[in-house]
Amino acid sequence: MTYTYDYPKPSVTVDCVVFGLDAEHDLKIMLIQRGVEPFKGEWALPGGFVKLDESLEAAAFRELKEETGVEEIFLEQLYTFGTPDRDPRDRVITVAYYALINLSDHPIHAQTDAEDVAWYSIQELPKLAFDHDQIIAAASERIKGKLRYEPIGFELLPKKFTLTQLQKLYEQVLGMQLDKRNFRRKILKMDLLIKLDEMQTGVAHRAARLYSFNEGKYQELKRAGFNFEL
Amino acid sequence: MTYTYDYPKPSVTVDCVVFGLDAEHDLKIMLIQRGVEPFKGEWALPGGFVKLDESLEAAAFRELKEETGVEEIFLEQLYTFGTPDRDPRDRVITVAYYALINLSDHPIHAQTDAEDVAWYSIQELPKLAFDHDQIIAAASERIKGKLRYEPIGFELLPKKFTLTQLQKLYEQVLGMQLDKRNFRRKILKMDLLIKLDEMQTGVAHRAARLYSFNEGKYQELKRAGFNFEL
DNA sequence: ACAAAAGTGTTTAGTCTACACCCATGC
DNA sequence: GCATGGGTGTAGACTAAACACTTTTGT
Repeated sequence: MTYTYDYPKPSVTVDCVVFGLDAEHDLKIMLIQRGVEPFKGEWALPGGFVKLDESLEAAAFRELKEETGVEEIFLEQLYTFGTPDRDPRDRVITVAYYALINLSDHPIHAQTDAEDVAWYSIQELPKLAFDHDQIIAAASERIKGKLRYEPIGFELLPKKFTLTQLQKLYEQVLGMQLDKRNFRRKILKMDLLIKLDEMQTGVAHRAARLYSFNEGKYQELKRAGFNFEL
Repeated sequence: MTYTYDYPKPSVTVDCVVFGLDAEHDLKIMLIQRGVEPFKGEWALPGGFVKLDESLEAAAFRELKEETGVEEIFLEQLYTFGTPDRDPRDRVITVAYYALINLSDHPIHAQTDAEDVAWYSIQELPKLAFDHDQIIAAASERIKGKLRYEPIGFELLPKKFTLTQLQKLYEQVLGMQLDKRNFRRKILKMDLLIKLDEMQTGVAHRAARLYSFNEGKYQELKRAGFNFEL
């Protein structure tokens, strides 16, 4: 007995809130200008319909790659939005994901002529299609809460970074100033950073030491019951 | 121009992981025995198809009421499960919710003859339909993580409770022993409990003082930047 | 030599942890 | 009177917060 359920079905899409840090340590979100109706010409999150034979996460990765060329980035499910009237034409449920990317390693560009890709500061978002403003608000809350308890901030930085870059990132996302000495002492005491034999170059002042995140050691400590907290 | 999107569509369901504390301070999950195919006769989470004109949360509340008679309980979205083969017959995406309930205030009973409702301890679950074991695992993780940082534990207790009941709940969910004096000092210092002029009755030892949770004050403190943490 | 950011310790207040005994009640 | 859980304080270890100057480098 194989049949398909005969209930009327909603459409299901995935949408991605992609965060990136620009050169001035500003947290930005990637938006695309829609080339098709509805909301043609307005800004929206990258996303699209889930195919019947792909997982939700696979759909999110696929859409990101198709629309922005981005691959191999940190991606996690955020929340599922399903108010009946969130799409003007049809019942559409969207499973939202959020992604973290470091801009220096991932150049972004529109993949189709009909769409444009741009980075917008969270404080200065344009008018958005659908309920994408709500999705972005939820994603901002999530990243803010998560940054304290999981080492996800490193996803936003280049592989080699300075302690000041890391601190600026935390200050930016958490929206508060942090004490330099206390911040350094705390993060270094966790012993999750690898002190590299390499310095910053091309700066007009004393060059800072570069560090990288020890992902393997973190996984090991986590299994042993360690909790990252900053 | 009104048309509906013409992609092939998955089915969308909601499933609910309902947690309750029994009289022995054991954390249990409510399961129903399926009366229909697929997995007829096996145990599963209460849930069902989302109607086209209702929100996801409304669907979860409706299914809970229809299948178990439960109303007005704490309910929050958990995660959306969408592996292509999680339902043997059709592509079904399920938006999972978790709920917290206090058993003394909410008697539970099957609403249809074809289905049976029962409470199972998390440690002794029966074989489950679909991927409901994974959904339950995710819900257990969530509640464990959330209990520390949000006052959701009170949803599992009667409105009036003793400090020992509260402590036992935390010990049960977190899976660790807590020190009685430290626990009491910490929770009382937050000043979120109302000390009632009422004592426990019907116990064969010194009666404990009853307390209730001050929800209004919590909301107020939260707005002012206070973070619950235990 | 100066501008700009890197790097580095100490003191103080507050919080967390471990720990043991008397109290009230019902049987 | 005894069994059962209720209720209470303190000392020592640790953690968090506040705070300012010297060093290095490029221009």
